[in-house]
Amino acid sequence: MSILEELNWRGLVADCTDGAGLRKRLVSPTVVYCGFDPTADSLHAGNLVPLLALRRFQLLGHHPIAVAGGATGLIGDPSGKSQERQLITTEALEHNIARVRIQLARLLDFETRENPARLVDNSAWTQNVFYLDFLRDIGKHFSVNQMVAKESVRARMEDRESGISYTEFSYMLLQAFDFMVLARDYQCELQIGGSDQWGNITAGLDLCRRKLAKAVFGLTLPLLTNADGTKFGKTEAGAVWLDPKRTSPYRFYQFWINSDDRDVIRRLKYFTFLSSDEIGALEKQHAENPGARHAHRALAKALSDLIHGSAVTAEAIRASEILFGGRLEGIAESTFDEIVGEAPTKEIEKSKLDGAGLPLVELLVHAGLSASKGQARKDIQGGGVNVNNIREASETRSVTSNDLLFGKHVLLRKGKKNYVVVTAR
RNA sequence: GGUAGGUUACCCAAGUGGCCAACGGGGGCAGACUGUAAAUCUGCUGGCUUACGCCUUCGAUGGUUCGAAUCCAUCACCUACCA
Repeated sequence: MSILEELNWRGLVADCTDGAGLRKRLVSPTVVYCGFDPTADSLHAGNLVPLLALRRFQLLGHHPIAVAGGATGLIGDPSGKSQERQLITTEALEHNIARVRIQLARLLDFETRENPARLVDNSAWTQNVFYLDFLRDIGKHFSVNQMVAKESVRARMEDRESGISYTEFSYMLLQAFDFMVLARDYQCELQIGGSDQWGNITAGLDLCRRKLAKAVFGLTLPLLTNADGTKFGKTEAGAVWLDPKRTSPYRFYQFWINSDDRDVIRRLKYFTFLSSDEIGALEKQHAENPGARHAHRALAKALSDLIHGSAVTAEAIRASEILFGGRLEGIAESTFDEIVGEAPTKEIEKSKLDGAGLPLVELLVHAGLSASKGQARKDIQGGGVNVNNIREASETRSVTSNDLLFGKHVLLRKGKKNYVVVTAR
């Protein structure tokens, strides 16, 4: 199967330039690139679509290049942003790139002999460029009229409150410059990115044609949306990160398990490497018995395996089974220990639970499950609070050392999904 | 620069002297039903308090009044029309 067929059946092609020409070109191995802006020290779920697309290219024999935006990250892409960005420091940027590099290495194969992935930092070819040279060599090929017409720029220019700085306005030129350098020095012929990157990608196409007289291609991937209209990759706790320090493997697993029914098949196509047959089978199972959620489980396991490895995934699955499995009575300490550290954990001084103990409302606030003591009382009155998986109806209840499981832990739950293990020390 | 209107809780928005911690909608949280869904229904949604109640909040500051989101003054910001 060709890469285009692969991307097409997965629904991963939003748009591409010169479809016929691209199809012809992709018959033989091609160098393809995608940029990642290191705005944080970890990638998040939203970055996965283009990143996994690179991997798909690699699996089918093409040469992927991941570009860490050391230079462009200093500027900030206005695409999809309604407000001017805060500039980040050079030191923070370098730290971010180093961290992101490690994550990239897990998903792309840098070792294979045939078509190893490469990671390059665009500051390598940008930092020594003089401003006047850049204006003369690159800037001359751009028409401000066209740049202004670009959706992301126009939206910001029309918004009198935020506006757009010259800095961000120039972003497009830098990304076009990247493509040109990669086309010239790395024989790169294709750039992929989210559909919000269309303008930036085509700008690079134009520059390559004018500077190098070289025809290159662009392909955009659909921006992911949720069936309920919310933004993909966000939870109440914020973005879903790949870094286990930011998003625990348990939460990561839960994020995918909680996919909306209407989204789950699409997500399987977008995010997993399961074959068309396998996904078809899951789709059939899902249609026949959605309650069993085979598709959700397959999705969550596949992603967790990919990002965190199968050993860690097994723990996350086990923790999920325990937490959502009902009563804790008779549970073995070793089993319970599996969820400690998986679910969010808070510590408390053991002495506070001596004697009369600590009011449950205070413990709820301490654990971060309720915003205030008043709110905690309302949560209890509403029947939403469980202690050690048993519903607690009394708002005057205190938690004492008698409530400790194995002399150490108290399992608090608010609602169906919000767990915190409080550990006494 | 002139004129008119506006600024209320997470967002939108009602309230034009006491009945206002402030109608309604959205969002959020929780409950029922379920499958850790969706849809639907119910409750909650400033803080402290077991509770009575107390405290803080309607752009900012000051004033009038027994009493101010509401009236007055000044300032800041926004919107529309005119220049």
